[in-house]
Amino acid sequence: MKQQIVQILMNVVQQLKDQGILPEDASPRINVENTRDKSHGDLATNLAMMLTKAAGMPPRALAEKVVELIEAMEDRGAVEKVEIAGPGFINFFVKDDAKFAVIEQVFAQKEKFGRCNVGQGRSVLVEFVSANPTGPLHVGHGRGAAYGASVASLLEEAGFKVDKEYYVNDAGRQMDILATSVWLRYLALCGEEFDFPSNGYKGDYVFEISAELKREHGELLRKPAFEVFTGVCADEGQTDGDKEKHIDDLISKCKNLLGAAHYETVFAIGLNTILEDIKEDLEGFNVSFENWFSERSLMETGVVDAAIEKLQASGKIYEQNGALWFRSTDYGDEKDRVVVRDNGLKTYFASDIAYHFNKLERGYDILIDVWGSDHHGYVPRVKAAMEAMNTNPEALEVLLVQFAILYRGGEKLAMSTRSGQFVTLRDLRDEVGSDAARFFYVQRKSEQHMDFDLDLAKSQSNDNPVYYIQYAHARISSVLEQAAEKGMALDREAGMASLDKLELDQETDLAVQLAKYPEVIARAAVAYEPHQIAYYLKDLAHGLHSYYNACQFIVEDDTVRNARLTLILAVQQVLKNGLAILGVSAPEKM
RNA sequence: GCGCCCAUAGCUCAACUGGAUAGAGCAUCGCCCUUCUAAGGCGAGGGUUUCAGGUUCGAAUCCUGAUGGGCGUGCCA
Repeated sequence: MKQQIVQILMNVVQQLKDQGILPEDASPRINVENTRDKSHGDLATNLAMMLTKAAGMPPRALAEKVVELIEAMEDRGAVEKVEIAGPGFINFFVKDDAKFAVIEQVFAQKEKFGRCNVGQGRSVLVEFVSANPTGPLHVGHGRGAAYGASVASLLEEAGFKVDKEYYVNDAGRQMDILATSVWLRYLALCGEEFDFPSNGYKGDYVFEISAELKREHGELLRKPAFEVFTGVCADEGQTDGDKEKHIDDLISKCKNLLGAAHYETVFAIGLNTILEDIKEDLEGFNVSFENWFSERSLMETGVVDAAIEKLQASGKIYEQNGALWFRSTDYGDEKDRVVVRDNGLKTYFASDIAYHFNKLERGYDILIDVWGSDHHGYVPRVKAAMEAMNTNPEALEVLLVQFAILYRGGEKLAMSTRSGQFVTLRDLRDEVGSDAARFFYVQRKSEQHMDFDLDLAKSQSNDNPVYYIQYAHARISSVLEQAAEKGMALDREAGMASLDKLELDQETDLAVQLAKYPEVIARAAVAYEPHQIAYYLKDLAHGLHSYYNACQFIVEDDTVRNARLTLILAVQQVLKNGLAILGVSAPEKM
């Protein structure tokens, strides 16, 4: 419908040029928008105001000329009436039967209604969550998970070919700290006595992994505590203590005393147990991934070395103080960055360069990374590396998600995986349910700081707008079911034939609302803003509830009844489609 | 210090990316269930869009500055 009006206006612009009112080289962007206020008609354009300079005419005078030309047209399609208003808006009133035409589209396309092709089949890799597998996901990760998954669905609806990926940081010091923590807890279970390192992982899940380790291997991996701790730097709080040095020494001891094979056993049980837990957790959150990409695999297959060589070939690598530096300042970064440390170890940044290069080599047109906003300083250097390797940095889109600031009873909550003080995503799901949590997270636009009051989320889960939307869906099911029970089951064909019986304001409102859905998808997708879907669905649900209260659907008159039931069935379809994008279920009963 | 992000009703957030009278939900106050699910509907009150300038037909939105908050500023991952 919007497209039709754009066509009409393009036609008008051409005529204005022909008449010499507009210069030949004028090529205005034709802007047709939905009106906010019904007295302004259904659609409006600001064309006259945009062209006021080019035409050298005041906006209202130009608008009158435009309206004149439109009214002179033979075929005005769905346009019933055109009006000029305000400073020079041209308002279009659309014929009712044209408004209800959308219902047929909904049934024709079913779950595909709303899809568009702005993506044109381009392939996208959406990487998100990617939390270190050193502990369970906490509620902070939940926002990234809900947002990333919804963005991915949204892009798919918009005609992109989408894969979702979780980058598993299974290499590096944090994982060694985890392995060492598991082993130390295991030693304690075996009866060894010592103080647990202040910098170790202290969560309960570490005990559980250690217990499993003991069940599987008995005392095979046991070493005396005095042997483990001799020669180890003192911990924080002790004289000359240094918690970083303390844990690093313990890692070395752990590796030496166990030997490579046994260390790998401990390492693997920690990694695998936690990764399995994360997978299961995300599944329960209705979030799935095509790939779980291992950082170690990058190292082992030499991709990191290859990437460093590629940078070297670009001449942007230099050596200083025994380390290899990447000259990212040449690409606008604040300072140069180390890729290989003086001790020969590659930095995390090095594997990240390799990882992004690898993503492009796999043939993706667009890379989307969903990161916590605390990593924003990281963006310029990754883009710099991509540019240095002759890949287009524009191909990478980093979406930053602001931290959820957690409160419990008005108190701000500090969270740290290391200390074991955090609320897990699983706890949240258990208490408020996956649907409510998914919706809650994605309701806010991602760059908004979000206050997350846990008590509120739990105690008032009934106030979560997700139920409002689901209720609308269930209500429709219920009405249709009762109509059938009364022997007045919906006859959709008859309904389609009698849509002219729909005369209430609520009915046209709903139809107009349905017609907006594909636009909302397209707009939300290119902006990476799933919250727009959430707001749209709230509006649509409101339209339905309002309609429900305004009249009876199951009435004696066949034509009216079938028309009304047909309309709400279409609404139900769109509610379902929208909820699916947000990863929320659409229940038949509540 | 420098860089990025944010600031809208009492609270939590929208505002179709520069459009018309800035909208929802909570919370407050009125109504509406012998009628298809009241997890609902209808209505009222509540605003100098943090502040000061600027850009233009037109600004919550863009620019400059100020104030307040978050984050970053490792040869950590």
